Amino acid sequence: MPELPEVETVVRDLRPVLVNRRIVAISVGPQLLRRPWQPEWEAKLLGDRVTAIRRRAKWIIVDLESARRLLVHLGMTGQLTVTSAGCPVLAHTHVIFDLDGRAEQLRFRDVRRFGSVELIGDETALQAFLAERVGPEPESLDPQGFALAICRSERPVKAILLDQHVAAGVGNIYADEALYHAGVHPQRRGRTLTGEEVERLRLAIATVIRQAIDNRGSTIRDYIGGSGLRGQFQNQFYVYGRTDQACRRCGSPISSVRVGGRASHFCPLCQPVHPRRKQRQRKVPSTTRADLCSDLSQGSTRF
DNA sequence: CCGACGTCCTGCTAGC
DNA sequence: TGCTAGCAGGACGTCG
Repeated sequence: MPELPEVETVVRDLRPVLVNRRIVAISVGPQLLRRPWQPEWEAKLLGDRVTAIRRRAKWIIVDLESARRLLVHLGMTGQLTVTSAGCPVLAHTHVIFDLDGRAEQLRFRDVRRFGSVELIGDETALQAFLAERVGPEPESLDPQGFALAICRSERPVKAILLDQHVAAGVGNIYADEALYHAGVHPQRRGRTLTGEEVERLRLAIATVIRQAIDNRGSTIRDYIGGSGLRGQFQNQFYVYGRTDQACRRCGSPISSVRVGGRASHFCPLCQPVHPRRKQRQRKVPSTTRADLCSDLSQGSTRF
């Protein structure tokens, strides 16, 4: 399941083999993707040349010479690869772009079809599209803004982390891992976190994401990079998918619960529901609470 | 406005 | 052995 690190890996893999290539033919399968392919896109794309490829949150942006942008989301099981045209086309391959020069194709494959491939008119339209869907990147979270998003919310902190407006690109795996390293239980309500915990969480998110990128992301089932390679970060999970296995720090068995409809993995000892000194949670106006949260102290994460 | 929950989709697996 | 129910979850719509 591609989250930010996996998408970043795909983009890095594709950059050397996709930039400067021209689209010379397109074929689209009959099955509908989340955002259905519009027939008029084909004529617009033919002959266009890729000038750059980049990432924003979990979205892949392919910049074209025409100023149009090809926008790709991998959903759960999406794969975007540059493949030799001679390679057999695997089942669930929905879009194939023939590239000029060497006989290669950019292929979009997605078993569960939660992903999408679409054409956006220009950079302005792209930015408008993204602005209403994603907030700041995890590596550049503003401490104040992040603290406010957490401390003003009544939701479980795990659900807040999955909100793309709060920390764009974080998904179920890295939310669980970050909460573990910050020592925060996934079911804690946002407004019950101390300023120190919020800051630990912010740092943990950035660190987990960075380490996952360094390891080419995590391959659980379907994920592969742009060159077909698997990720390696799954070997370094502390909690995700480790239910009943021993916590790497304290040895107690990892638990799992459902939070906001998603499986959440945590260590009951390292991430207590009620942290050591269970401080009184008085109902206070949100502005006052926000002031408390903005009083941040530097906390250490557990790496 | 906010939060909770249902929906989409397919393949794999646990359990009877 | 064969069948089925349940699970995986990112984004988005709907409902209270």
